[in-house]
Amino acid sequence: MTDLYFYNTASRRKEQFAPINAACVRIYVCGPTVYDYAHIGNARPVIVFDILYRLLRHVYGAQAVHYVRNITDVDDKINARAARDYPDLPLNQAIARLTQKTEAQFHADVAALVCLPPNAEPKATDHIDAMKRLIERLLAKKYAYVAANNVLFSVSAMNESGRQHKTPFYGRLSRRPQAEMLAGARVEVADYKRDEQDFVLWKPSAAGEPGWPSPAGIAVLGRPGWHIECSAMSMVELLEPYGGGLECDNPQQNCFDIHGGGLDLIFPHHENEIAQSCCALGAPHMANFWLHNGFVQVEGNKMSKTLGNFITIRQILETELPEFNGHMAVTDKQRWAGLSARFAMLQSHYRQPLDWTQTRFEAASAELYKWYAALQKSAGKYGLAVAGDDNLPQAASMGKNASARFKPELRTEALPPEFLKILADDMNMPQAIALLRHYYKQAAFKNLIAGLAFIGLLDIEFLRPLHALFEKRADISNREIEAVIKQRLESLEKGDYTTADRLRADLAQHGVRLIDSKDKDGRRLTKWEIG
RNA sequence: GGCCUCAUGGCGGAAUGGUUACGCAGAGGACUGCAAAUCCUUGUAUCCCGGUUCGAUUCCGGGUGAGGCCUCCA
Repeated sequence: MTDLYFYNTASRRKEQFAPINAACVRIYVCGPTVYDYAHIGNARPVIVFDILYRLLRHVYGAQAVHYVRNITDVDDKINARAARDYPDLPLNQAIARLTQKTEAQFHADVAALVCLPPNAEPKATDHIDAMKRLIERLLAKKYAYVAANNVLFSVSAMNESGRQHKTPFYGRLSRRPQAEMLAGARVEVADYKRDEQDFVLWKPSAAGEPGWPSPAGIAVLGRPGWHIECSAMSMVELLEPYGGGLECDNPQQNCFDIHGGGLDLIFPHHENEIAQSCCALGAPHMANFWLHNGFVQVEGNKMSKTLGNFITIRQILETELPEFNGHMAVTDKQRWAGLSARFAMLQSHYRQPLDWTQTRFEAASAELYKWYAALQKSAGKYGLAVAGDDNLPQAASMGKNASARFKPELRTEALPPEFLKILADDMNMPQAIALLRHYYKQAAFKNLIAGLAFIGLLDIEFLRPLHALFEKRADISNREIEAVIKQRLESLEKGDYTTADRLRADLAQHGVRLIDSKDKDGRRLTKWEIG
């Protein structure tokens, strides 16, 4: 079994990974709040943790990994957007319309980025009961209190308990000393809070806002605070099915393996999740490993509403990449853009900041195209490989979509151990890509194919021979092309370069590019391709 | 104000207590009737100042610069 090492935010160092139970490796990643198109900042964790998912599946087996990514569909931003976009609908209907639409768009976007669907995608609105169960337990254990129809988490109660019983203190993950940071912070502290650090578990809903019967005997309808959602959904998806949960009296069982998300979630979101989960469940840890991806910038600037420089995944998929202007025989441009964007994203280590630029995007596309062109030429010889994971969705679609002329031989190719070792070391994707470049250079196509398949960058649609692709959409048949080439060769024999060049130009009009070379006897050999 | 990251050539981006991978761009070349494509070769870099060390880009301290969080955020 391959040893895996990950940088653990909880300890601020790289640690060897050991699952609690190798038969069910459990991951939770904070997913999107569905109120608008996902942007490239949202795309990064999805891609990064998709790589982690694939890696874990490879090491522990596809059936042994349980990856949960939630969808937050209760949120004040959602309410505001819904009211704006659907002013004529009752708010609850408007919200449903908005979240359904946004969720479908999100799924289409991340699928285009070749991300595998998680094992479960729980929605906040489906887990209100679990949130209320957690809240009631926190109240019962005096970790929470009711004030002005809110339920608030008491940080001081958590810390008091920590002093007495050696249970976790607040601030352990983010390493924030308690008092100091409040001095300069721009927080307006609600007067009903006992302590300025306390945060909301449940808040009352105004008339027309989405609301559910409140816990703790609060008479008005209410809705959950943001942080409690993830505590509840991770409990339902990753603890209760495995013998943990509120009724479990073995605190050790109330812990899962990996919790992921963006760097900005460390505080307060993940800190508060830990507070809620550990206090309610009596667990020393919520998750053993905390992994956080770095931020995305755009052309050197932070993405912000004021700069108006948010780039959505949608926009990226609709980008006209230069390769299409004559060199790329691709029928599905969005599919290619998605692959290229994924590749561009993976060029940086997941913990490093990433500056998204058009240059980076185009360079990634060009390099990927170069590899594909090489693989196309040798595809018949090597067939295709899907490394170590027959359950990948692509594997199924490959066979179905393969053209009649090019029948890929789907065989499981061993992933080069050196490639796996690099990824096993805190997912060092830039170095792994450097190794793929080495494979390309050495014409080690089996390894290149295996590596690309592993990181989700092998797409059979683009590996079918160019001739086969062309036939389907050409306004000139292969036979006609071959005839013109023959004519041109005859002209060249006679030294009639004028005619030869005209014939070449004629074919170029049809999008056919000629490539001259020589055979082993030194005679001119002309091949053609689209472009 | 507090806390946390990061700093490598023109750009992107690894690694390392001892000649700084790799990709793109640039330069030169091979091939070619000319192209196209391909291949080969190649220049250029570890923010500054101290310390530890035979030796620091790497470890430690300080400085400078950039970014993030403390308010919704991926």
